[in-house]
Amino acid sequence: MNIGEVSQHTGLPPKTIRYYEDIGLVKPLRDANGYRAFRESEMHKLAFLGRARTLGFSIEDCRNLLALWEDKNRASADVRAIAKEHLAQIEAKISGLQEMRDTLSTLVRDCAGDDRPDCPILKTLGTAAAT
Amino acid sequence: MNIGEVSQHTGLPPKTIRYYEDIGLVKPLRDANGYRAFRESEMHKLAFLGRARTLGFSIEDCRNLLALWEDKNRASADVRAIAKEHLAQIEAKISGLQEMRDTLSTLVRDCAGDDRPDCPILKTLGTAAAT
DNA sequence: CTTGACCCTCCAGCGACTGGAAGCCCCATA
DNA sequence: TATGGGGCTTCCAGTCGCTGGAGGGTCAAG
Repeated sequence: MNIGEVSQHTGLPPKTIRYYEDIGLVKPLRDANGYRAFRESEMHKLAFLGRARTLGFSIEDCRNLLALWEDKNRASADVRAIAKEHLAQIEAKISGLQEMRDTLSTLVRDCAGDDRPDCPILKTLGTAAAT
Repeated sequence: MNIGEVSQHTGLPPKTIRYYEDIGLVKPLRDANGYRAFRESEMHKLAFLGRARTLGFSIEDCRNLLALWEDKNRASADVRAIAKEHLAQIEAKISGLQEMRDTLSTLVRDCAGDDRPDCPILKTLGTAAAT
């Protein structure tokens, strides 16, 4: 399978697939002409990576998850630990963003948004703690 | 005012302040010895930047907001437009993360997390669309 | 034989810093 | 006057996960 086909099946751009090879996540064979030749197993790995990435796992997490995936004797606890840690980070990120959103939406609501220069958004940024 | 003092007042690390000078957000004077000499106005700008950044505005947004802040004749509509756009992006980011969180927390919940290799997290990543 | 779609490598850049090296400068203390 | 410690300077490189582009080889169809 050439990179294009793999790209279509996995939804990952060719550039990304090449990058994943660069950093050692997949190791496709090569045809005589130098083209990458992906086996089924390679493609499944890439699909796995794609899904793990959509769930926001870092590349290093992905590398570990992939290793666990390949290891038929792994303990599910190991996987769960990674996922839990990641979940906690996502939750932290969400609440940070929610704080931003709350402050911002108050400011946007209170701003007339007309031709006059008076603006609570700038006023807040200029003087108060924007929390 | 030296960079250290400004750093203390604004909460921004010296490195960041130097970086902001590099990209033209502030233009401190220089003492004879080469040290940066910040005026009050510079420090206020930096404080403004710090607050705008905590609200998640990009550097380019900050540059624009700063210009509007300095322009006493600006229309509040211009500021509001930037903030609204940013707010929309934050909301998009939040809902993306919430989707991740929902999927992940289901998976984490369903995973025994013991010594056995059976793991719904890996099962999902390996086969299904992780949505 | 040419066209156009593929594929290859290598280098650079994104955003917003951050770390570290190498080297001044300034002040206090011995 | 020497020394030590902190603060300041510049410059370069690295972070993360790609992405764009240049410059070129390969392949199948018409």
